Amino acid sequence: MFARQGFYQSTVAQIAREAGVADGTIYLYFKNKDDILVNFFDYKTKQVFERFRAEVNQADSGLDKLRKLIRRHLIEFQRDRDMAILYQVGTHQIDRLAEDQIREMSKMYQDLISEIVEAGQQEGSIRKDLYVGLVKRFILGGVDEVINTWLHSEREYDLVSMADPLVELFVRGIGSSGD
Amino acid sequence: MFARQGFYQSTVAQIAREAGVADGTIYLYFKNKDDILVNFFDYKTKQVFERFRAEVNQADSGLDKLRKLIRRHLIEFQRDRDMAILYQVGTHQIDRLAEDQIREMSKMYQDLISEIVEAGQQEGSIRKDLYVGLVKRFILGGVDEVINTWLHSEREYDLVSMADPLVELFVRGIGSSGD
Amino acid sequence: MFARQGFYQSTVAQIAREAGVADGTIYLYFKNKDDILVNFFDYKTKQVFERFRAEVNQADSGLDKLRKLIRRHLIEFQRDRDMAILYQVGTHQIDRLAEDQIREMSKMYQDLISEIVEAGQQEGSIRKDLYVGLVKRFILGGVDEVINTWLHSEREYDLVSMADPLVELFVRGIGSSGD
Amino acid sequence: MFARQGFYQSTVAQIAREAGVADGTIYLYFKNKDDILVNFFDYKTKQVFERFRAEVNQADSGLDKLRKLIRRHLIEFQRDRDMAILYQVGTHQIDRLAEDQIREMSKMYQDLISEIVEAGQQEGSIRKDLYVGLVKRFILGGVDEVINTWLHSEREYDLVSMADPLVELFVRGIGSSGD
DNA sequence: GATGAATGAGGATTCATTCAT
DNA sequence: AATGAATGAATCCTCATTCAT
Repeated sequence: MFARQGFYQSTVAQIAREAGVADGTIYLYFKNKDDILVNFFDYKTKQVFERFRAEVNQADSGLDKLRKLIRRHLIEFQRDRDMAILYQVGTHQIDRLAEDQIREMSKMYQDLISEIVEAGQQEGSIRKDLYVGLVKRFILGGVDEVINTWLHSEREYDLVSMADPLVELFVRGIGSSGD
Repeated sequence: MFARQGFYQSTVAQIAREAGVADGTIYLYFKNKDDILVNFFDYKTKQVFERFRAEVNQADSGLDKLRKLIRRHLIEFQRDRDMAILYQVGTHQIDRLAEDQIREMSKMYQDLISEIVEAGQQEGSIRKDLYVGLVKRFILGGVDEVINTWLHSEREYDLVSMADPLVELFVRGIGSSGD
Repeated sequence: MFARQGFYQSTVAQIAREAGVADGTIYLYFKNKDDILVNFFDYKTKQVFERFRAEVNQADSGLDKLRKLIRRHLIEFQRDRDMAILYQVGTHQIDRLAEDQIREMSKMYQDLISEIVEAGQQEGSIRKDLYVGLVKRFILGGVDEVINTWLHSEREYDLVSMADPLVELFVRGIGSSGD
Repeated sequence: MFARQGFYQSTVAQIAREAGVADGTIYLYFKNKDDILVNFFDYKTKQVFERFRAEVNQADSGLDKLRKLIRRHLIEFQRDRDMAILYQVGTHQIDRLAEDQIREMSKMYQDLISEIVEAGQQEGSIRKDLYVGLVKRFILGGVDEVINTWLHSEREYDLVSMADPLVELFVRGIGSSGD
């Protein structure tokens, strides 16, 4: 409901109705309305991010890790469109209702990319002259924007098919070799 | 005020007070509260996007266009932090209050990148085997994420200094040449 | 309404209806529901207590002051039964909503009695071996109880007619002279 | 809990927790929330009032009865401060939740004083020209106010020590003998 | 054009009470 | 007898919007 209508457009009464319980029942499980969203990030989203980590751990090479991470990212977000929306909205707001949760998730994702870059650098597949802090934003930004476009698109299309071309862009850039 | 407190946390009364007029006066100039935000995008942000276009038009080569666009993007958003926030929030929401305006801005930005890619391809500095639709998201995403990180950072730092390293990443990617 | 139904039994909606305004209008004049009661004590009751002072100032002798004070007390509380109720309830509660106001009123009343006792002692009509702090409670208690009984009585009767007999009791006590 | 927080500020859930039982269990022993308070007056307070009667019965002379009653009153209320609060609040309210119980207690107390006055008058220690109905309020009021002041005092002090001076005031009044 | 007092619909939250277990 | 999860009516308060002045 938060995904469909936005947090402030969703009333507790609606949420209760959708959940098939009385208004007051909500407050047996959540401290207040904000807490519903906080809990979402705490459980649902965090759980997905743990799958990201598992995926990265399984892969061998740095580039393979990157490919698998992004692929998994798109798979999970495509599978749960509502989660994708809440993540998009939540991470790009100022008055973040789930500030702490989002901060933690962000840290986890960035750590993954740090590991990937390091692994790639050791095996020689990733350039050594990189400012890793910027690489994190470079990659997360690209993935986020691909998801954002998909979310706002009127046509239905396969998000996951964007994974390989996107990784290819991350790795090779847009410049022609002779640059 | 929308930038600082969020749209739903800002009351019309507050806006009126800040503007030094009476509550009712707001409604002489805006249809309703939403309309205030719509107008912001219509004028302030659109105007900035026109500067982007001017910048691109002045540059010669494709890569120079790209460098100048991104540099200008970061300059303007650093200069007007509130606008940066409203843009970030506005573009990553589902129930977009300024749907049409944002769509138009987005189109304008994407057209710029299309031109840049085309120019670069003609002059041989940009690869020809690119899916331009994805390149747009690739670039906009990177820039957006750099800005988003800056907005949420607790430290003050120079956003514009990110421009050149970022462009370098867009062009060369993270892969080592021998890949 | 607070007097008739009690504070917690009165809803803001009822108050607004009785006042002939919309619910929200209440909040243009009062910070919240509590504030309505606080304001009552601040203005209405305080004003009455100023009349008490005026009455005492006008009287000559100590006993005359006492008689006039008590008479005025009963007159005013009989005239405004609702005020009488709010005063009774307010002064005998623990979680006083108008704590500060009540404390101030109480102080004012006690000061009046201090003055009366002092005057009476100087002119020889009031005993000198008195613990004035206790005399205050002795007198205020008697008056309060007379009012309280009147408020809870089912019969209508003239409260003011209690003034002289009550003063007589305060002055002479119940003991027989030969005690 | 009612004494500490007030009736409307105390929730049934709190009461149940304090009592170490489940919420629903309360309703096996009390009809509803009001009934809890009613029962308090029915048992606890009524029992105290019976001690008052015992005390009066034991005393010989009228003045001794009066002294013993008031002394006992202050002793019991000092011993059980919470009861003192509930009595104060309960007797000075309009929407009395325990109307019947309070009325009965009040009657019992007034009967005691009637007896005392009668006894005193027969033995010659109490004036014969008294309106007994008023004497009841005169005495109850004084005692109540002494207790009320004690309840609201920030300093801790011995309430019982007020008994003798207060009785002395009731008997002799504040007037100087030569009046 | 400007004002700002008044409106009243709407929404989050509380809590006495019930009842299946 | 005891439980405590569920209920949903009730209530305070906010705030976008209107309109008489």
